[in-house]
Amino acid sequence: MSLKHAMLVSLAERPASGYDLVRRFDRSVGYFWRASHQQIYRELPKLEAAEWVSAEAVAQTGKPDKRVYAITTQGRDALEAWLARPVGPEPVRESLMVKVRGAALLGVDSVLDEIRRHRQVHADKLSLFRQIEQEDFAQGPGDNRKTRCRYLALRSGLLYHESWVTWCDEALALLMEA
Amino acid sequence: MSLKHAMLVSLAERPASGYDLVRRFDRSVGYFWRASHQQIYRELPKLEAAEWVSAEAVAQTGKPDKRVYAITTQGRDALEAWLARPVGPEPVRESLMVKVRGAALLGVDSVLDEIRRHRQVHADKLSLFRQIEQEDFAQGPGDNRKTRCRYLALRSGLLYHESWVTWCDEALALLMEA
DNA sequence: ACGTTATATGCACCTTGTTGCATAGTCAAA
DNA sequence: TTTGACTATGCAACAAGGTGCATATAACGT
Repeated sequence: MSLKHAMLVSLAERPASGYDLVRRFDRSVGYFWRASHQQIYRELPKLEAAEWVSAEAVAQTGKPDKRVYAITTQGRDALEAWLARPVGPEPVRESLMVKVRGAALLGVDSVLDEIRRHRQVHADKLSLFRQIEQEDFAQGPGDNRKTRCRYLALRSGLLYHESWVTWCDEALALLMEA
Repeated sequence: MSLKHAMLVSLAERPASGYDLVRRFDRSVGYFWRASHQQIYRELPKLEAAEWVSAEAVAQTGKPDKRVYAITTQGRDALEAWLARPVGPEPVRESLMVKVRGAALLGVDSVLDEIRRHRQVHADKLSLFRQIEQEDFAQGPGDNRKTRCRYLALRSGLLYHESWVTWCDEALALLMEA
Protein backbone atom coordinates (compact mmCIF):
# COMPACT_ATOMS: atom_id res chain seq x y z
CA MET A 1 0.00 0.00 0.00
CA SER A 2 2.51 2.57 1.14
CA LEU A 3 5.11 2.19 -1.56
CA LYS A 4 2.83 3.92 -4.04
CA HIS A 5 2.23 6.72 -1.58
CA ALA A 6 5.87 7.04 -0.62
CA MET A 7 6.63 7.47 -4.32
CA LEU A 8 3.82 10.01 -4.62
CA VAL A 9 5.24 12.02 -1.72
CA SER A 10 8.65 12.01 -3.33
CA LEU A 11 7.23 13.06 -6.69
CA ALA A 12 5.14 15.75 -5.02
CA GLU A 13 8.35 17.25 -3.68
CA ARG A 14 9.65 17.34 -7.24
CA PRO A 15 9.39 15.36 -10.48
CA ALA A 16 11.83 12.54 -11.05
CA SER A 17 12.80 9.70 -13.32
CA GLY A 18 12.66 6.15 -12.06
CA TYR A 19 16.38 6.30 -11.58
CA ASP A 20 16.10 9.49 -9.52
CA LEU A 21 13.48 7.84 -7.33
CA VAL A 22 15.71 4.85 -6.78
CA ARG A 23 18.44 7.14 -5.52
CA ARG A 24 16.02 8.99 -3.24
CA PHE A 25 14.89 5.66 -1.81
CA ASP A 26 18.53 4.87 -1.17
CA ARG A 27 18.93 8.11 0.73
CA SER A 28 16.33 10.47 2.15
CA VAL A 29 13.08 8.59 1.61
CA GLY A 30 14.85 5.35 2.35
CA TYR A 31 15.38 6.38 5.96
CA PHE A 32 11.77 5.37 6.57
CA TRP A 33 10.74 3.34 3.55
CA ARG A 34 13.00 0.79 1.85
CA ALA A 35 12.41 -0.14 -1.77
CA SER A 36 14.49 -1.79 -4.47
CA HIS A 37 14.78 -0.45 -7.97
CA GLN A 38 12.79 -3.41 -9.25
CA GLN A 39 9.90 -2.50 -7.02
CA ILE A 40 9.99 1.14 -8.05
CA TYR A 41 10.10 0.47 -11.79
CA ARG A 42 7.25 -1.98 -11.36
CA GLU A 43 5.05 0.55 -9.55
CA LEU A 44 5.59 3.42 -11.95
CA PRO A 45 3.38 2.06 -14.77
CA LYS A 46 0.68 1.36 -12.20
CA LEU A 47 0.80 4.90 -10.90
CA GLU A 48 0.62 6.11 -14.48
CA ALA A 49 -2.33 3.84 -15.26
CA ALA A 50 -4.16 5.23 -12.24
CA GLU A 51 -3.33 8.70 -13.59
CA TRP A 52 -1.71 9.64 -10.31
CA VAL A 53 1.42 10.61 -12.21
CA SER A 54 2.14 11.72 -15.75
CA ALA A 55 5.25 10.76 -17.66
CA GLU A 56 7.34 12.65 -20.16
CA ALA A 57 10.20 11.30 -22.22
CA VAL A 58 13.31 13.46 -21.95
CA ALA A 59 16.23 13.11 -24.35
CA GLN A 60 19.66 13.72 -22.88
CA THR A 61 23.06 14.26 -24.38
CA GLY A 62 25.79 12.06 -23.03
CA LYS A 63 23.33 9.88 -21.15
CA PRO A 64 20.54 7.47 -22.06
CA ASP A 65 17.10 8.99 -22.47
CA LYS A 66 14.85 8.96 -19.47
CA ARG A 67 11.17 9.20 -18.52
CA VAL A 68 10.41 11.94 -16.03
CA TYR A 69 7.36 11.46 -13.83
CA ALA A 70 5.35 14.22 -12.17
CA ILE A 71 2.42 14.00 -9.79
CA THR A 72 -0.99 14.94 -11.21
CA THR A 73 -3.89 16.70 -9.51
CA GLN A 74 -5.57 13.34 -9.07
CA GLY A 75 -2.38 12.02 -7.55
CA ARG A 76 -2.29 14.87 -5.09
CA ASP A 77 -5.91 14.17 -4.16
CA ALA A 78 -5.18 10.47 -3.68
CA LEU A 79 -2.22 11.36 -1.50
CA GLU A 80 -4.29 13.72 0.63
CA ALA A 81 -6.99 11.06 1.03
CA TRP A 82 -4.37 8.56 2.14
CA LEU A 83 -2.90 10.98 4.66
CA ALA A 84 -6.30 11.18 6.35
CA ARG A 85 -7.00 7.44 6.18
CA PRO A 86 -6.10 5.77 9.46
CA VAL A 87 -3.45 3.07 9.25
CA GLY A 88 -2.17 1.31 12.33
CA PRO A 89 1.51 0.95 13.20
CA GLU A 90 3.39 -1.54 11.07
CA PRO A 91 3.18 -5.06 12.44
CA VAL A 92 6.23 -6.00 14.48
CA ARG A 93 8.60 -8.51 12.90
CA GLU A 94 11.99 -8.74 14.54
CA SER A 95 13.95 -11.79 13.51
CA LEU A 96 16.65 -10.89 16.03
CA MET A 97 14.15 -11.36 18.86
CA VAL A 98 13.11 -14.71 17.44
CA LYS A 99 16.77 -15.65 17.56
CA VAL A 100 17.10 -14.49 21.15
CA ARG A 101 14.12 -16.60 22.05
CA GLY A 102 15.76 -19.49 20.24
CA ALA A 103 19.02 -18.80 22.07
CA ALA A 104 17.18 -19.29 25.35
CA LEU A 105 16.69 -22.92 24.31
CA LEU A 106 19.67 -23.81 22.16
CA GLY A 107 22.49 -21.69 23.51
CA VAL A 108 23.61 -18.14 23.27
CA ASP A 109 26.92 -18.25 21.41
CA SER A 110 25.87 -17.97 17.80
CA VAL A 111 23.51 -15.11 18.59
CA LEU A 112 26.16 -12.92 20.20
CA ASP A 113 27.82 -12.20 16.86
CA GLU A 114 24.48 -11.44 15.36
CA ILE A 115 23.79 -8.90 18.10
CA ARG A 116 27.20 -7.32 17.53
CA ARG A 117 26.47 -7.05 13.82
CA HIS A 118 23.13 -5.41 14.49
CA ARG A 119 24.73 -3.00 16.95
CA GLN A 120 27.21 -1.98 14.29
CA VAL A 121 24.52 -1.29 11.69
CA HIS A 122 22.41 0.76 14.08
CA ALA A 123 25.41 2.66 15.45
CA ASP A 124 26.44 3.59 11.91
CA LYS A 125 22.98 4.87 11.07
CA LEU A 126 22.92 6.73 14.34
CA SER A 127 26.12 8.61 13.69
CA LEU A 128 24.93 9.44 10.18
CA PHE A 129 21.70 10.85 11.60
CA ARG A 130 23.55 12.76 14.30
CA GLN A 131 25.70 14.29 11.62
CA ILE A 132 22.64 15.37 9.65
CA GLU A 133 21.24 16.81 12.85
CA GLN A 134 24.40 18.86 13.36
CA GLU A 135 24.40 20.10 9.80
CA ASP A 136 20.73 20.88 9.32
CA PHE A 137 19.24 21.39 12.76
CA ALA A 138 21.96 22.88 14.95
CA GLN A 139 19.44 25.61 15.86
CA GLY A 140 16.64 23.15 16.70
CA PRO A 141 13.52 22.15 14.77
CA GLY A 142 13.01 25.48 13.00
CA ASP A 143 9.79 27.42 12.85
CA ASN A 144 7.96 26.39 9.70
CA ARG A 145 5.95 23.31 8.89
CA LYS A 146 8.29 21.93 6.31
CA THR A 147 11.51 21.96 8.30
CA ARG A 148 9.69 20.74 11.40
CA CYS A 149 8.37 17.72 9.53
CA ARG A 150 11.84 16.98 8.24
CA TYR A 151 13.15 17.36 11.75
CA LEU A 152 10.57 14.93 13.11
CA ALA A 153 11.44 12.32 10.53
CA LEU A 154 15.06 12.66 11.58
CA ARG A 155 14.13 12.45 15.27
CA SER A 156 12.28 9.23 14.60
CA GLY A 157 15.38 7.71 13.05
CA LEU A 158 17.53 8.91 15.92
CA LEU A 159 15.22 7.50 18.58
CA TYR A 160 14.86 4.23 16.71
CA HIS A 161 18.54 3.53 16.28
CA GLU A 162 19.40 4.86 19.73
CA SER A 163 17.03 2.42 21.35
CA TRP A 164 18.47 -0.44 19.30
CA VAL A 165 22.03 0.41 20.29
CA THR A 166 20.90 0.60 23.90
CA TRP A 167 19.25 -2.78 23.63
CA CYS A 168 22.26 -4.40 21.98
CA ASP A 169 24.56 -3.13 24.72
CA GLU A 170 22.25 -4.42 27.44
CA ALA A 171 21.94 -7.75 25.68
CA LEU A 172 25.68 -8.22 25.20
CA ALA A 173 26.37 -7.30 28.82
CA LEU A 174 23.73 -9.66 30.12
CA LEU A 175 24.50 -12.61 27.86
CA MET A 176 28.25 -12.49 28.15
CA GLU A 177 28.18 -12.22 31.93
CA ALA A 178 26.91 -15.78 32.28
CA MET B 1 12.12 -16.68 6.06
CA SER B 2 11.57 -16.09 9.72
CA LEU B 3 7.99 -17.25 10.10
CA LYS B 4 9.10 -20.85 9.74
CA HIS B 5 11.80 -20.32 12.32
CA ALA B 6 9.57 -18.43 14.70
CA MET B 7 7.19 -21.37 14.57
CA LEU B 8 10.11 -23.75 15.12
CA VAL B 9 11.20 -21.81 18.20
CA SER B 10 7.69 -21.93 19.59
CA LEU B 11 7.41 -25.65 18.92
CA ALA B 12 10.84 -26.22 20.44
CA GLU B 13 9.53 -24.71 23.66
CA ARG B 14 6.72 -27.21 23.58
CA PRO B 15 4.51 -29.06 21.04
CA ALA B 16 1.34 -27.37 19.86
CA SER B 17 -1.59 -27.62 17.48
CA GLY B 18 -2.02 -25.01 14.78
CA TYR B 19 -4.62 -23.38 16.97
CA ASP B 20 -2.23 -23.24 19.91
CA LEU B 21 0.40 -21.64 17.71
CA VAL B 22 -2.07 -19.05 16.53
CA ARG B 23 -2.76 -18.08 20.13
CA ARG B 24 0.95 -17.91 20.93
CA PHE B 25 1.43 -15.62 17.96
CA ASP B 26 -1.35 -13.45 19.34
CA ARG B 27 0.44 -13.25 22.67
CA SER B 28 4.01 -14.04 23.59
CA VAL B 29 5.64 -14.77 20.24
CA GLY B 30 3.51 -12.07 18.69
CA TYR B 31 5.36 -9.40 20.65
CA PHE B 32 8.13 -9.70 18.10
CA TRP B 33 6.66 -11.62 15.17
CA ARG B 34 3.15 -11.09 13.85
CA ALA B 35 1.40 -13.83 11.89
CA SER B 36 -2.20 -14.55 10.97
CA HIS B 37 -3.80 -17.95 11.41
CA GLN B 38 -3.94 -18.33 7.62
CA GLN B 39 -0.21 -17.95 7.41
CA ILE B 40 0.44 -20.38 10.21
CA TYR B 41 -1.82 -23.10 8.83
CA ARG B 42 -0.18 -22.65 5.46
CA GLU B 43 3.32 -23.09 6.82
CA LEU B 44 2.62 -26.18 8.91
CA PRO B 45 2.41 -28.64 6.00
CA LYS B 46 5.61 -27.13 4.61
CA LEU B 47 7.42 -27.65 7.90
CA GLU B 48 6.12 -31.19 7.94
CA ALA B 49 7.22 -31.81 4.35
CA ALA B 50 10.69 -30.58 5.27
CA GLU B 51 10.55 -32.98 8.23
CA TRP B 52 11.33 -30.16 10.61
CA VAL B 53 8.21 -31.07 12.58
CA SER B 54 6.18 -34.24 13.06
CA ALA B 55 2.43 -34.28 13.44
CA GLU B 56 0.15 -36.45 15.49
CA ALA B 57 -3.64 -36.52 15.40
CA VAL B 58 -5.18 -36.20 18.85
CA ALA B 59 -8.83 -36.95 19.56
CA GLN B 60 -10.49 -34.79 22.18
CA THR B 61 -13.72 -35.07 24.11
CA GLY B 62 -15.94 -32.03 23.97
CA LYS B 63 -13.79 -30.39 21.31
CA PRO B 64 -12.93 -31.06 17.68
CA ASP B 65 -9.93 -33.29 17.06
CA LYS B 66 -6.61 -31.59 16.54
CA ARG B 67 -3.19 -32.19 15.05
CA VAL B 68 -0.32 -31.67 17.46
CA TYR B 69 3.03 -30.72 16.00
CA ALA B 70 6.41 -31.32 17.60
CA ILE B 71 9.87 -30.28 16.45
CA THR B 72 12.11 -33.06 15.13
CA THR B 73 15.85 -33.46 15.48
CA GLN B 74 16.25 -32.17 11.94
CA GLY B 75 14.09 -29.20 12.89
CA ARG B 76 16.29 -28.47 15.85
CA ASP B 77 19.36 -28.64 13.58
CA ALA B 78 17.78 -26.31 11.05
CA LEU B 79 16.90 -23.89 13.84
CA GLU B 80 20.44 -23.94 15.18
CA ALA B 81 21.84 -23.34 11.69
CA TRP B 82 19.51 -20.38 11.25
CA LEU B 83 20.53 -18.89 14.60
CA ALA B 84 24.13 -18.78 13.39
CA ARG B 85 23.29 -17.47 9.92
CA PRO B 86 23.72 -13.68 9.79
CA VAL B 87 20.60 -11.72 8.92
CA GLY B 88 20.61 -7.95 8.85
CA PRO B 89 18.09 -5.79 10.69
CA GLU B 90 14.63 -5.74 9.15
CA PRO B 91 14.29 -3.10 6.45
CA VAL B 92 12.66 0.06 7.76
CA ARG B 93 9.14 0.71 6.56
CA GLU B 94 7.25 3.35 8.53
CA SER B 95 4.13 4.58 6.80
CA LEU B 96 3.64 7.17 9.54
CA MET B 97 6.90 8.82 8.53
CA VAL B 98 5.82 8.82 4.90
CA LYS B 99 2.70 10.62 6.06
CA VAL B 100 4.71 13.15 8.04
CA ARG B 101 6.77 13.82 4.97
CA GLY B 102 3.55 14.23 3.02
CA ALA B 103 2.21 16.54 5.71
CA ALA B 104 5.17 18.81 5.12
CA LEU B 105 3.75 19.44 1.66
CA LEU B 106 -0.01 19.12 1.97
CA GLY B 107 -0.79 20.24 5.50
CA VAL B 108 -0.54 18.80 8.92
CA ASP B 109 -4.12 18.47 10.14
CA SER B 110 -5.09 15.00 8.97
CA VAL B 111 -1.85 13.55 10.25
CA LEU B 112 -2.31 14.79 13.82
CA ASP B 113 -5.11 12.31 14.48
CA GLU B 114 -3.00 9.59 13.01
CA ILE B 115 -0.16 10.43 15.38
CA ARG B 116 -2.57 10.41 18.33
CA ARG B 117 -3.83 7.01 17.30
CA HIS B 118 -0.32 5.65 17.06
CA ARG B 119 0.56 7.11 20.43
CA GLN B 120 -2.41 5.32 21.94
CA VAL B 121 -1.44 1.96 20.49
CA HIS B 122 2.16 2.25 21.63
CA ALA B 123 1.21 3.54 25.08
CA ASP B 124 -1.14 0.58 25.54
CA LYS B 125 1.57 -1.89 24.60
CA LEU B 126 3.98 -0.07 26.86
CA SER B 127 1.78 -0.35 29.92
CA LEU B 128 1.18 -4.02 29.16
CA PHE B 129 4.91 -4.62 28.94
CA ARG B 130 5.57 -2.64 32.12
CA GLN B 131 3.00 -4.79 33.87
CA ILE B 132 4.73 -7.95 32.69
CA GLU B 133 8.00 -6.46 33.89
CA GLN B 134 6.51 -5.86 37.35
CA GLU B 135 5.09 -9.34 37.53
CA ASP B 136 7.96 -11.39 36.15
CA PHE B 137 11.09 -9.30 36.60
CA ALA B 138 10.63 -7.25 39.76
CA GLN B 139 14.01 -8.62 40.88
CA GLY B 140 15.76 -7.77 37.61
CA PRO B 141 16.87 -9.98 34.70
CA GLY B 142 17.49 -13.12 36.75
CA ASP B 143 20.60 -15.25 36.63
CA ASN B 144 20.01 -18.01 34.12
CA ARG B 145 20.08 -17.97 30.34
CA LYS B 146 16.43 -18.66 29.82
CA THR B 147 14.99 -15.91 31.98
CA ARG B 148 17.58 -13.46 30.75
CA CYS B 149 16.61 -14.07 27.16
CA ARG B 150 12.96 -13.59 28.06
CA TYR B 151 13.92 -10.42 29.89
CA LEU B 152 15.79 -9.10 26.86
CA ALA B 153 12.87 -9.71 24.55
CA LEU B 154 10.72 -7.76 26.97
CA ARG B 155 13.30 -4.96 27.17
CA SER B 156 13.27 -4.70 23.41
CA GLY B 157 9.51 -4.18 23.42
CA LEU B 158 9.76 -1.63 26.21
CA LEU B 159 12.46 0.39 24.46
CA TYR B 160 10.65 0.22 21.16
CA HIS B 161 7.29 1.45 22.39
CA GLU B 162 8.89 3.98 24.75
CA SER B 163 10.73 5.59 21.90
CA TRP B 164 7.55 5.72 19.83
CA VAL B 165 5.58 7.37 22.61
CA THR B 166 8.41 9.86 23.03
CA TRP B 167 8.39 10.62 19.34
CA CYS B 168 4.61 11.03 19.18
CA ASP B 169 4.70 13.50 22.07
CA GLU B 170 7.46 15.51 20.45
CA ALA B 171 5.63 15.49 17.15
CA LEU B 172 2.30 16.58 18.59
CA ALA B 173 3.98 19.38 20.57
CA LEU B 174 5.89 20.61 17.56
CA LEU B 175 3.09 20.37 15.00
CA MET B 176 0.34 21.85 17.13
CA GLU B 177 2.48 24.80 18.19
CA ALA B 178 2.41 26.26 14.69
C1' DA C 1 40.66 -2.12 -27.68
C1' DC C 2 38.91 -3.24 -23.01
C1' DG C 3 37.09 -3.12 -18.62
C1' DT C 4 34.80 0.00 -15.19
C1' DT C 5 31.54 3.11 -13.51
C1' DA C 6 27.39 5.71 -13.84
C1' DT C 7 23.04 6.31 -16.10
C1' DA C 8 18.68 4.26 -17.24
C1' DT C 9 15.13 0.64 -17.53
C1' DG C 10 13.15 -3.43 -17.05
C1' DC C 11 11.37 -9.03 -16.82
C1' DA C 12 10.60 -13.57 -14.59
C1' DC C 13 10.04 -16.26 -10.82
C1' DC C 14 9.34 -17.09 -6.21
C1' DT C 15 8.12 -16.15 -1.30
C1' DT C 16 5.60 -13.74 2.01
C1' DG C 17 1.66 -11.38 3.75
C1' DT C 18 -3.33 -9.78 3.48
C1' DT C 19 -8.31 -10.26 2.76
C1' DG C 20 -12.31 -12.60 2.50
C1' DC C 21 -14.61 -16.65 2.81
C1' DA C 22 -15.83 -21.49 4.42
C1' DT C 23 -16.65 -25.45 7.47
C1' DA C 24 -17.72 -28.02 11.62
C1' DG C 25 -18.26 -29.50 16.47
C1' DT C 26 -19.34 -28.11 21.51
C1' DC C 27 -21.11 -25.46 25.11
C1' DA C 28 -23.68 -21.95 27.60
C1' DA C 29 -26.88 -18.37 27.75
C1' DA C 30 -31.11 -16.12 26.28
C1' DT D 1 -34.17 -23.34 20.28
C1' DT D 2 -31.52 -20.30 18.27
C1' DT D 3 -27.69 -17.34 18.96
C1' DG D 4 -23.16 -16.46 20.01
C1' DA D 5 -18.42 -17.73 21.70
C1' DC D 6 -14.73 -20.92 21.54
C1' DT D 7 -12.17 -24.63 19.41
C1' DA D 8 -10.14 -26.21 15.16
C1' DT D 9 -8.79 -26.08 10.31
C1' DG D 10 -8.40 -24.58 6.01
C1' DC D 11 -8.70 -22.43 0.60
C1' DA D 12 -8.52 -18.85 -3.08
C1' DA D 13 -7.22 -14.64 -4.84
C1' DC D 14 -4.44 -10.98 -4.59
C1' DA D 15 -0.80 -7.54 -3.11
C1' DA D 16 3.77 -6.79 -1.77
C1' DG D 17 8.51 -7.83 -1.54
C1' DG D 18 12.95 -10.34 -2.74
C1' DT D 19 16.41 -12.55 -5.95
C1' DG D 20 18.56 -13.05 -10.03
C1' DC D 21 19.15 -11.80 -14.53
C1' DA D 22 19.23 -8.73 -18.77
C1' DT D 23 19.99 -4.69 -21.71
C1' DA D 24 21.76 -0.33 -23.52
C1' DT D 25 24.41 4.25 -23.79
C1' DA D 26 28.33 6.91 -22.67
C1' DA D 27 32.13 8.65 -20.23
C1' DC D 28 36.84 7.58 -18.37
C1' DG D 29 40.93 5.44 -17.65
C1' DT D 30 44.60 1.96 -19.06
